[in-house]
Amino acid sequence: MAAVSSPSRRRTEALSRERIVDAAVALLDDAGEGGLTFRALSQALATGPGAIYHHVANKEELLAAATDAVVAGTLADEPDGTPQDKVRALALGLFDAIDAHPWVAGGLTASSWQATSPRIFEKVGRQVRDLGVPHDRWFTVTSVLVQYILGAAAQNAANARILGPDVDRDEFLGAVSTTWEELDTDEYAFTRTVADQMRSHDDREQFLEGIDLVLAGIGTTVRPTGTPVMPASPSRS
Amino acid sequence: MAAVSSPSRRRTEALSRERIVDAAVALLDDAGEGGLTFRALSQALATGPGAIYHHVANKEELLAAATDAVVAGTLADEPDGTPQDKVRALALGLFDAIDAHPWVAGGLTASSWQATSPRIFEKVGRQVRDLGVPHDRWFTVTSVLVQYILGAAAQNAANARILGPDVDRDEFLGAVSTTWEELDTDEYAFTRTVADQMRSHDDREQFLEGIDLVLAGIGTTVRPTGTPVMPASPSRS
DNA sequence: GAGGTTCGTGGAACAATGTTCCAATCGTTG
DNA sequence: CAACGATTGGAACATTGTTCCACGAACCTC
Repeated sequence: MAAVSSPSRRRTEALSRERIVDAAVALLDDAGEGGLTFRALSQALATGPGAIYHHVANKEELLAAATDAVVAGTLADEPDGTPQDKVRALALGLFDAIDAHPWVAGGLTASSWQATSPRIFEKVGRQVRDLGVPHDRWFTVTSVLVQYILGAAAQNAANARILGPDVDRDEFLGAVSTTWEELDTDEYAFTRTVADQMRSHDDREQFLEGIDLVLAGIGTTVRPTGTPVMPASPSRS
Repeated sequence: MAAVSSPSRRRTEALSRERIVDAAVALLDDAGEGGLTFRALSQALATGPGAIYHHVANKEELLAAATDAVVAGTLADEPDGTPQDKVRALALGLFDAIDAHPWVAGGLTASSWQATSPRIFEKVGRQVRDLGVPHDRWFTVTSVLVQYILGAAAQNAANARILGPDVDRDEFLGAVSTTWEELDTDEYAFTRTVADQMRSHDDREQFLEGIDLVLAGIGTTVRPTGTPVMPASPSRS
């Protein structure tokens, strides 16, 4: 069905799923997550809302497709180096992509478990395999890495969304830091002592340190020779 | 303002912010994230939508308040044991709460960075401090732990939402596993080999293994004596 | 090439949502 | 007891996702 014939066009410029998804990404990028409406999309494509529904089932599927487009683009280039380096490059690529397109975080949570997540899982999993992790722990370790990557990126995106493109980052961090310093002395004893660290922290750097922390944890389950051992964490019931 | 006098009631049962939030939680619990509408809430409270707006600014604030109510309840009881044990108990409590109320994941991402997140941050941070992590790394390490906990819980909740209350979990996992086994041999070589592990995995168990992995990573930055060292991860540029 | 058929189109219409507005009403205060 | 302010709750509004359907262009058959 819908066999694409020669370079013939229908009336305007041939409405296609790809063109719709591209327009959706553009709309999401400069109007935020709430900026994607079927009416705005219709106008951008010079058509009516009804036409779009012939190519996309509903808004959820559209958001998933837009999310997948961005993630697939990020995952396209192959990093090189040690497995650890590849994990860092992979993770940072996703982090930066979600930072640039904050709506991707919501799109990943919403659905897209169908196509997008397996893509990420595969890329990360191969590095876990090459790390020398024992086979029976591949699924768990890969899942943990993916969960941290997407979780940290999503929370960073949530902060970025509060910030908006117009608010000054340093100013915002300073305000939050000040708020923390004024919290209750007893109830928030710990938070108060790290208020200054929060003021001067760098999000990407912190994210990478988290990746290194997880990699270090994985390292404790693998002997230098590659012989696997159980995690070195303290007693568990 | 709004001084609560003696046990007098207005016309019905005295509409209060607390009563509204409680009703919102109940509504979210048995109708899902989309079940919270001001009309359904009005009906549940036997009032009109306008009345609610006198106690709550908008839907976003309402969702944040509902989220905070659930999280605060979870964080109420103090665990005991080693710092590691406390982190596990804390994390598992949050994981279970988000699993029971999947809409909390969305609520945490949306806003509530105001009150809820600092609460979690403080609780986790105290354990990081007791773990012997050097002071200048408290903020980063705590952030990473919180990011993993909330990220993993959120993704688990997303899966649970697809599942719904009526779909059989084993059946669903089996279906996904079969889908993975039928993926492209080259493009998804890794994912195919762990399809059977995904079929038989336990979400809570996997989450705890993730916590242990991060804790093990943290352990590499702290000597047994408590003397801090840098992470044991391989070279970084 | 002409006719019929199919499919994409796009605008109107529908139900439901968050939010605002305001008159009626209650509890409290002078 | 009267006046006032806070609370109430229902109607109204703008906007959303989605459905429906008449129109018309492209394709296939003869």
